[in-house]
Amino acid sequence: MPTPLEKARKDPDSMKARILNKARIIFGQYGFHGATTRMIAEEVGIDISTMYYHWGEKSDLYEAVVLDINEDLKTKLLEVENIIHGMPLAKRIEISFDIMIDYLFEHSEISNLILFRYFAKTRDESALDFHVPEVITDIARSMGMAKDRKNVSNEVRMRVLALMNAMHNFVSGEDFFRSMLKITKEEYIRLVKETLNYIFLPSFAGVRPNTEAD
Amino acid sequence: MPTPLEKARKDPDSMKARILNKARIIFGQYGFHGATTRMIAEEVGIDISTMYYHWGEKSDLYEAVVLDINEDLKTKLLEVENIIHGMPLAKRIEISFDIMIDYLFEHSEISNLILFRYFAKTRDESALDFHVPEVITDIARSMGMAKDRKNVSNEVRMRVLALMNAMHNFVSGEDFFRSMLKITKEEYIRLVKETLNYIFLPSFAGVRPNTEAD
DNA sequence: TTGTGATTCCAACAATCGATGGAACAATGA
DNA sequence: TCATTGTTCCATCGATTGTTGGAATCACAA
Repeated sequence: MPTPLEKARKDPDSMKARILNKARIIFGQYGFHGATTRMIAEEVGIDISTMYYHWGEKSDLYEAVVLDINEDLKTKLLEVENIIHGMPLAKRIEISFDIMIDYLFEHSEISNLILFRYFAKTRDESALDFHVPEVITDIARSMGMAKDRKNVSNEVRMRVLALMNAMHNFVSGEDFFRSMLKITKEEYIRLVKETLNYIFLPSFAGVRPNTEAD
Repeated sequence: MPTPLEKARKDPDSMKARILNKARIIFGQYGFHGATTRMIAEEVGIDISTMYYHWGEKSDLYEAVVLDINEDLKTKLLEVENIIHGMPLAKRIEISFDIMIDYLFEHSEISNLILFRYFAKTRDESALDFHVPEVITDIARSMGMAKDRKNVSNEVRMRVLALMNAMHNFVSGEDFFRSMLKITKEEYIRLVKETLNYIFLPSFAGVRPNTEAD
């Protein structure tokens, strides 16, 4: 028998899915404590009790959201891996940034939620199970930093974490950073990609990128 | 006449300062909505109304906390700048990481609070004034990426942001990342510094660092 | 000592939070 | 047709939130 999350992912028009999708955004913007059940229900256009009927407690809904975005992210990473397969390392990194940044900007709640889980505590200390390590090691292998999934050193894990975090930071901090730089969204996205290449290509691929700033 | 914040910073033993210092930690750990006035008061060991007597509304206290950590950070950056003055670029970066990472780990609420302000929204959309850009341009100049404070391109600003964020990420995400890598705090701090050097020395200073991982 | 202002705590307030019981409604098949 | 099951909403609950009034206490000058 399928879990509520599986049912929601299978039928995107169902009420379960509609609630889940709005919950992703609200939880992503305000965090677990900042988001209220009434905010989510109002966003969907339903009564709160309808939400409880489908997803139970607030923390259960939150957990479903976390699992949901993790599933999305894993799928997307697999898609990227297939695209860049066989390319030289520098090109692999460059293309990965290009695709992933576009994707994350279209689903910024993913970056928001991941950063929240990394950095924020929840009042009742529960539910801190991860699902992250696998993704990290997958990326390490895909980037040619490790032979297989098992033999990934902590040094390499840290570098991949830094890379992923850098992407999420720029996506999630868009409002803050853009109002600081006073530029359009398109220009900002271009700048994010250029910055990521500037920083990570030399260290990860030994390549100095050609930027317009130099 | 001095502001409440100035009074608190002048006398670290005063009740105002004691409340402020605990508020930094609680707000940093749980965010604005996650932290409650009762949590902070209990941490100080006083009644909530005493807190209101000294700092007024919750949002006022939060604002004082933000200004407070910004002042600390600015002071520390100035201190670092004096130390690294005159050194070659690669050495400047390396020493800056070493000092700043040690400092931030001792005051992790600074990293926590900065990240919260970058990435989280607050329910009542008020009080979002910054005080960050100055710090960014100061670092850019100190790192030799800009001639003076005025002529800092957006490209350079973004790179400095990436650098600062990377530091804050590793400090603020310690619990999460360390339980993933299963290492001690000392080993983690060492790994953070090594990773930062590995990533930023090649792109910022054109230098490939000698790491034990290669 | 007395008086005055600053400080601290107790008690309570209104508003909002997460959560639920139960009535109303809809869909389906017997 | 009716009974059953699934779904949605209204009304409300108790707990927790931010906040405040007022009494008690303290520090200290007169």
